[in-house]
Amino acid sequence: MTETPAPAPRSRQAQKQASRRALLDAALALLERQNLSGLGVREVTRAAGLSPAGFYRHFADLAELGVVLVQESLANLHEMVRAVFAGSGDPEQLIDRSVEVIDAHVAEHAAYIRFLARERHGGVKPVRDAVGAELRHFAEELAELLALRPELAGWSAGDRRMLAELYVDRMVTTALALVEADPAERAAIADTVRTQLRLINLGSRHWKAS
Amino acid sequence: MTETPAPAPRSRQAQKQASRRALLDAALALLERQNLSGLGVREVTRAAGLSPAGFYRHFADLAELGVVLVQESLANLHEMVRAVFAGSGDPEQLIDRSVEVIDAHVAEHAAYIRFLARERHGGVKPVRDAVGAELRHFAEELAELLALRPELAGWSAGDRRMLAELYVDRMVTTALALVEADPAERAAIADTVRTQLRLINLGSRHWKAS
DNA sequence: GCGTTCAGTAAACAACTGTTTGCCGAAAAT
DNA sequence: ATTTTCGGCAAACAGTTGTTTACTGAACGC
Repeated sequence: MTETPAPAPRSRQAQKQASRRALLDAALALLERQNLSGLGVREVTRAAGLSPAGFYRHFADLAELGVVLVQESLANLHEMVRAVFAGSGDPEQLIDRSVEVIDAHVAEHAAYIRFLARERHGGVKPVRDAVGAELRHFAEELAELLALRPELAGWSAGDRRMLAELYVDRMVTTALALVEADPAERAAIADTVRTQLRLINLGSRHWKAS
Repeated sequence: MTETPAPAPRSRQAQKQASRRALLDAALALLERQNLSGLGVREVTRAAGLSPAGFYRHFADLAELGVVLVQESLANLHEMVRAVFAGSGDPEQLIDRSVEVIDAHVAEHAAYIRFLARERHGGVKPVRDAVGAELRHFAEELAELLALRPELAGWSAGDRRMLAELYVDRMVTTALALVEADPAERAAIADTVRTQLRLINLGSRHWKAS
């Protein structure tokens, strides 16, 4: 008498996107314990509940799928950095907020972060290049935000870029360290990076002032 | 008439070590374009000129071979850092010498560096752990050397360790960037890292003095 | 209602994989 | 001189792999 739960009369594109998501999710899960260059098409389709041939309706390659995962991994980056810079301008608080955001993000999207760590220097060139391009882009964005800060007035674009790269790199390395550490170590890691960022900030305040 | 070049009446252990080296070298070469988790035993033995079964006379696993490669990759680290610290104590020159040494080392042992970059966060746990342990050890060594420097007198062990990690990390990241960059970019990368190290040094000079 | 589109399938392809087995032959040990 | 050791090999094992093929059937555009 109840309405049949229905075999879900999903529209075609909805169903297609569902399959695509299943492939991406299955791959991401498998990549927690494996490298992309060691992953197999059949392995992914098996985990996603598709037939092997079905894979090719969505991607030409596993590399292509990998590039999509890279974009998804870094999709929220812009919002995150802007949210950090939105609040109070005090460098101390800015540092604290940055580390908080990273810590939360790593906790919530561990699989994506691990994937990035694995493939940043991994064996699949298109994926490696995609990660590099996104991180370079991120450094640019940070450099622009740094240009707006009063305490860095008078810095050359090159020096701002240099500082931005230093910060980005510290953040990335920290995220990778956090994702591989067991929970007990995480607080100590966050503490260390806070101190390091403060030291860098201190250095930048005396830069060119010497 | 001439003495036959001889089928090389090598002693047994000499021959065994030659095969072992062939396996390691073949694997290292293959890993320039591939990840360890995507490498195959047969692939390695084929490139090394052995039969597949021959592999197991030397290693139980590809992971085992990987760990040996990690150790070889970082074997010269101690000599390198001590050589850098041996000369003049001026921080500026120390930075310049460090970057020079890294640059030369990367140029000469590109394959090993690439391997480390790939497997530092790669999918094979024993190898990943071996890299992590060696780098932690390296940070410890640097922290000890920093303790001897007059300008850091009065620093706590924790702070010295924090600074050492910051330096090590910057070095490692630079090495990985250099090995993937094309030759035209390398000078710019070296320049940037020199500036960043100077900024860190500046920060450490004002640390606790504020 | 009716032909078209197209995501998903099963089956087949040849080629590849890690690992074990028993054996060989030469170096080493006695 | 004879026995033992052992690095290397060929062969076989039971899988696995990526990719293409022709097909099905339901959602689509009209």
